[in-house]
Amino acid sequence: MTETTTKKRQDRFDPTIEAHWRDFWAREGIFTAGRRPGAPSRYILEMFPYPSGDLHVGHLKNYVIGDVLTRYYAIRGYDVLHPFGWDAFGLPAENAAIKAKRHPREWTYTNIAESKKSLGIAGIMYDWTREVTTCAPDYYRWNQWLFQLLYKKGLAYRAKSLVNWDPVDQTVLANEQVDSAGRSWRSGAIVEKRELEQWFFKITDYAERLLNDLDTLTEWPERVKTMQRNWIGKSEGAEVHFSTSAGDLTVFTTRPDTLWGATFMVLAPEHPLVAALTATEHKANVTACLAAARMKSEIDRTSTVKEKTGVFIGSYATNPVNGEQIPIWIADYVLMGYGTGAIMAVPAHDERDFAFARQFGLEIRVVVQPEGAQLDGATMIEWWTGDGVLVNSGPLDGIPAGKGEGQSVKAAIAWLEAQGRGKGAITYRLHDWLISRQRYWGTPIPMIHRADGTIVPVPDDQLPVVLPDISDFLPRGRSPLAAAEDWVSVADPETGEPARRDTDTMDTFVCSSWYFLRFTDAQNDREIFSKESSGTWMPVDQYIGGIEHAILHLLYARFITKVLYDEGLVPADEPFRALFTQGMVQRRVRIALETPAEGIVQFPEELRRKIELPAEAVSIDAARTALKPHGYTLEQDGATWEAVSGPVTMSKSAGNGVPVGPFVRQYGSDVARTVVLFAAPPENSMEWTDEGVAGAQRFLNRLVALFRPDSEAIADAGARYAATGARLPTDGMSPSERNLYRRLHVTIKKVTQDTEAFRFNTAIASMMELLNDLYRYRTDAGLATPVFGIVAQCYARLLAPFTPHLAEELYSWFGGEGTIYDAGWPIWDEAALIEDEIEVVLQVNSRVRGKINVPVQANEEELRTWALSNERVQREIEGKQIRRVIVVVGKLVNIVV
RNA sequence: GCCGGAGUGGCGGAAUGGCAGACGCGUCGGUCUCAAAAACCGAUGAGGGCAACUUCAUGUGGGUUCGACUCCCACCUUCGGCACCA
Repeated sequence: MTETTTKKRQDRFDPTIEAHWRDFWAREGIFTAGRRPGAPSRYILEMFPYPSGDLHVGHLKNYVIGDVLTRYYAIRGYDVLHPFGWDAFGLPAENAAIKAKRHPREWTYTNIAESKKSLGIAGIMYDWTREVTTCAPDYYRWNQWLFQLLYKKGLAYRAKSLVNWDPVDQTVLANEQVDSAGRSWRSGAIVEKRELEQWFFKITDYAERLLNDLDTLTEWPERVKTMQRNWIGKSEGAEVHFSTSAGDLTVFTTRPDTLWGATFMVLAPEHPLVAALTATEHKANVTACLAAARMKSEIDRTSTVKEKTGVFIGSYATNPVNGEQIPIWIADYVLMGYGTGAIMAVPAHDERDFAFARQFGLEIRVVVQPEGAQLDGATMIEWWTGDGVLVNSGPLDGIPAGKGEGQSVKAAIAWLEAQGRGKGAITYRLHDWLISRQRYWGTPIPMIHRADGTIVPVPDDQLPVVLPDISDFLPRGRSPLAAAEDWVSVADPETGEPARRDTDTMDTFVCSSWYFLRFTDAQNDREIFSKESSGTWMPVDQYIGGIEHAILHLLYARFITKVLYDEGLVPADEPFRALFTQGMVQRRVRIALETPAEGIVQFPEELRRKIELPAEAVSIDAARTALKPHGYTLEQDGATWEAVSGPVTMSKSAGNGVPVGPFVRQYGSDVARTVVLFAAPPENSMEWTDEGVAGAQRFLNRLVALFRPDSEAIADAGARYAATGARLPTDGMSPSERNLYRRLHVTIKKVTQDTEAFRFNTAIASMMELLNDLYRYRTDAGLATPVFGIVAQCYARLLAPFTPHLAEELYSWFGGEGTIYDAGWPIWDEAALIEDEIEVVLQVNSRVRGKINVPVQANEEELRTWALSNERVQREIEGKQIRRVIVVVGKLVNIVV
């Protein structure tokens, strides 16, 4: 190697240093929890992934954020728990394995090994002694234990009901896993409704607590809390019983006070009393309507919002308040899944009932009259809502409408309760959690079906029920486990008679609803985790993940934590004290176009498939026009033309992922981390670009180029740093030294505060500013000085959360021993932030008309005098009358004329 | 339709009542080089002026204030969530 290349290498950030430090951290156990017994603790956790194999830099963002916090708290002297695991069971893993034509187990473990390697070379440090893998028997054994705990507590039950069936994935799904368009969250297929007997977790028992405790989660994004509130969907009102020929018909209403205005009733088509209440002469109509409703998908049922369909079924119900006979209809705007599946219709005071009544010519009776107006149903054009007083309502006449004390709703409930025709009631939109899955790759449900039809738990000493290793695991509408006859046949644990195992597996979200608890005691083979361990670490201090889990995972995890809290196993009844939802990493997709001739391009097959484009070769202009509506632009790169998309989320399917391995080898993980952290605030999505990479690289190169040549001199300052922290006596410093010293403390403060507030982009920006100052200072001062030495020592420490490899490298150059994470975080000195002289802005009529430098202690009177005697200001105010002078000490003087 | 967030240079973004555009990218000019790259130095919101300087400018319109990106009201756009929930 020649001298020049050696020198060049020295002056640049060298990614080959990284491996050494990663080995060092792992060997020394720097990020193993419990390293600092007695120190304050922090539990930092990123949502664990399902093992997809090769990681790209987009996956990294989530982990980098957790790693930054882990290292920040480590260097501050905390005992940090930062564990990792694999959400290895479930549909995503199983479907991918099927597609790859491999056994899910083999596929999963291969991917885990690959992903783990990527995380390793990215320098994300975890306490791997606590790694959990949900598809391992030593994990799902406790998943089965948890199921049985819920069963014992009456929170797991088996019931026959109308459930969501995914025809593509061939399994049932929980409500949370079906989107508003009626599609599976995973397969995207329109779900069908099937009547099946399935296992449920009784999450509705916890609805009130899940709702109320959201208020205690002050460090959760408001957005996520709102989504959970909407999902739980609490409504307060009353149940009212109407009598019919087939017995009592109960409805739920939030407005029992409008009962006197109920002029008909509507049942959901699936309502159990429909058959009994259908009069013979209406049977044909009703059957047709039911058939039509069943044919409609969820989308159809919700897309025709305004247009109501329904039929009269030939029966009447008695309105309990006045004995009136009101007709009973069925219509699919009434949903079986909410309330009681039946409503009393009050067309004058409900928009939907109004539309229905207008369509079918039913009576509209006004029972709430606004002051000064005369509403009547016949002429009411717009459905009306608002305040008023009750009319035509017997004992409630004259009472003001409203939910408060002394208002109509409370009065109506009191009346119903006194008459025995109803009571106050609360309804939630949240339903019990359907956890059975007719799929292979999951935790077997640890229950046994006895010959007499009863169901008993597998005795604890027979857990785990190990997932059998079968080769024919493809989904086929019932669990593939049912075909494993040897496994299914089992002796009744009490009588020894032949019995059969439950052949369904559990929803993978059960696995992920408590993994953060297992991390506190991952190797415990006697219990799910010890009380002491969960007591040490829970709740998770900072949870980091994507917004896509706002309802699913986060709601389930809160539920299970509350159940375990009630059991006395966990000290906290909320699992995640603070939640951070990070934005996506995006990148443009670049597709090279074929150029059969000069000025002519042809779209390649992959692009034509994605968007409708002509197959034949076209001119550059025509290509540009064709691409534009699809969000692509045409760019020239040398001789080749490329179609370039807008930024889209990095993914395997979009083909725009930057693989971690090759990138880190070429540039270093510190560069990747800087790109991700600096480009945008972490909650925003960010675009990964070559220019961004170059910028990050430039920053690290400049650091190395500045510090490396002076590292010996800086090392001398190390002893001083150790003795005094970041502080130096400022007496005798030159102005430029004093200024640099002040800038150091400004930076320490900013980086500290920004890091704690997740403003990593501005933290890094302030370090860049300090670096620019250092370059300027070096030009001024020429050589290494005690101030420069202290700044460099602190700088290495400030880098430790963000670019850890370089930070350790600098630390060792600067004479540091052991790890920088034991070296302490710099503490800023408020006194050092104060400038001797500050610039004060002079304004005339709020417009900047000059600036003066004044001593920082200058008082109001002095500032006023200086401002008014300023030449520039005098010119401006000449001949004008001064009306007012506003002086803001340390900032500005504004003269109003 | 309802609820919530956001709107700032060519771009990502800073600034939460006091000099709008920190930091970075890009672009332009320069130094070095046979040349290029890299690196370094300088410029860079728009308009006007030879210049000192000046006008306009944070989605739109209004308001509060000596002073508004920042606070208040209305609207527009956009992103996200919910959506026949009785």
